[in-house]
Amino acid sequence: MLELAILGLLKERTMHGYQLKKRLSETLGPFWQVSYGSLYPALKRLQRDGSVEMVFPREEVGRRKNVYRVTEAGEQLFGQLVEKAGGDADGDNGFHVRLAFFRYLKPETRIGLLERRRAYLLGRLAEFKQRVTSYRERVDSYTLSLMRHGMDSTEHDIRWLDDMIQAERKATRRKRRRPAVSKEGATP
Amino acid sequence: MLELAILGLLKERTMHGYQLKKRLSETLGPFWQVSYGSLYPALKRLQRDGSVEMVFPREEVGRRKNVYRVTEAGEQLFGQLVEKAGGDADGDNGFHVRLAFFRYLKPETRIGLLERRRAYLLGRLAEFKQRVTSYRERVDSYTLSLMRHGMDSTEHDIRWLDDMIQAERKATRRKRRRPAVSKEGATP
DNA sequence: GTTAGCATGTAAGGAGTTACATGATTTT
DNA sequence: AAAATCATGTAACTCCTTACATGCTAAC
Repeated sequence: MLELAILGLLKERTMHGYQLKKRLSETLGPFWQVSYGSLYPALKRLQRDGSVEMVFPREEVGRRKNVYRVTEAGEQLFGQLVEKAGGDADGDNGFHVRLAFFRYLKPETRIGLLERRRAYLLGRLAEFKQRVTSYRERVDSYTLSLMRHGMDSTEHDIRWLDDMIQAERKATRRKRRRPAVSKEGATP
Repeated sequence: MLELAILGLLKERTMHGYQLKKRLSETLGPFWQVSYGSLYPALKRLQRDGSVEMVFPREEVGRRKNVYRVTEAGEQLFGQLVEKAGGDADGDNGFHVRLAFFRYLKPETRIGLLERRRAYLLGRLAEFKQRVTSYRERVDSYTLSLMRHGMDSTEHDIRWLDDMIQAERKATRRKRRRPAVSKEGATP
């Protein structure tokens, strides 16, 4: 998760650890906050595995900033991490993080992730519904309220996903209708 | 978190590990699933610390079920755990778990937790709003959509909390108006 | 008699956090 | 000169998961 986020952010531009944290807060702030205690080790790990490398120009003379860039291997790792799971697994947040880097993905990948997430939420919704109907009597009003609210929220999330899927499909079709712009007019 | 859940469930009735997991799935299923790999060690820990104890009657003769009950110390620990944090910390779920045991709490404690949660969500909402307004230009449409949706969801959550707070207040007032039922009629 | 579910546990590991330690640079 | 904030790192710990190991018991 963290590694995915780091790679995604470094695709935009080279950065050092401190900057990465700030950028991460800007982008996913309310959903996710990471500490330096996990960020710096993660960067080292990625560097050791050849997914990122330090930008050597050493910037200002007396530098002590470790500026990193994504390598070719890192790009590949990013691709793998973004596809792996996404529906759920990495607890709800995994999807948010992936969404924040959607612009780097192919439309098919995007739609795939959106639909995997949708399928997961449908399952969750069914669970909520089942509980609300079958435990209605045996459960106190607080738990019932929790279930109902969970149901509402999940339905809300699904509608949101539906909108995004539709928008994505529309965009894909638009592109397909005019594959190579210019060169022979469309209306003869 | 897990320990809070275990203690809360055992307050209802004595149970063994396997039953606890089933009951936990029934109650908080869509929000939270625990594995035996964390449940059994947690039970042992609670037992070692004197918060739960085994019910010795040994039930059926060839039993291999370890049935637990909450001790006095366990009740106290439950009280401490339920009050600690709750607004956030234990990531969103902490609140759900606490809510599932609301019936064991005093009305003031309930309202306190609801308001702490509300305050936390208001902060989160402000963060979302700030991002939506100030990064509108610098951020791609996916991230923007994520922020907007986060905003909507948080607002939805706050409305839900408001309803619960109101209901709780109403219930408290109802009780206060007739403190000791019977003994001297209300309308002379 | 064998599949499914009941029941308990351990060891290794993942993904982070908190607290600590250190020092440079910028702002007030 | 002090305070803020930039910048990097480590060690210990939390809290959970996965995978493995084991054996009983009920139903088909």
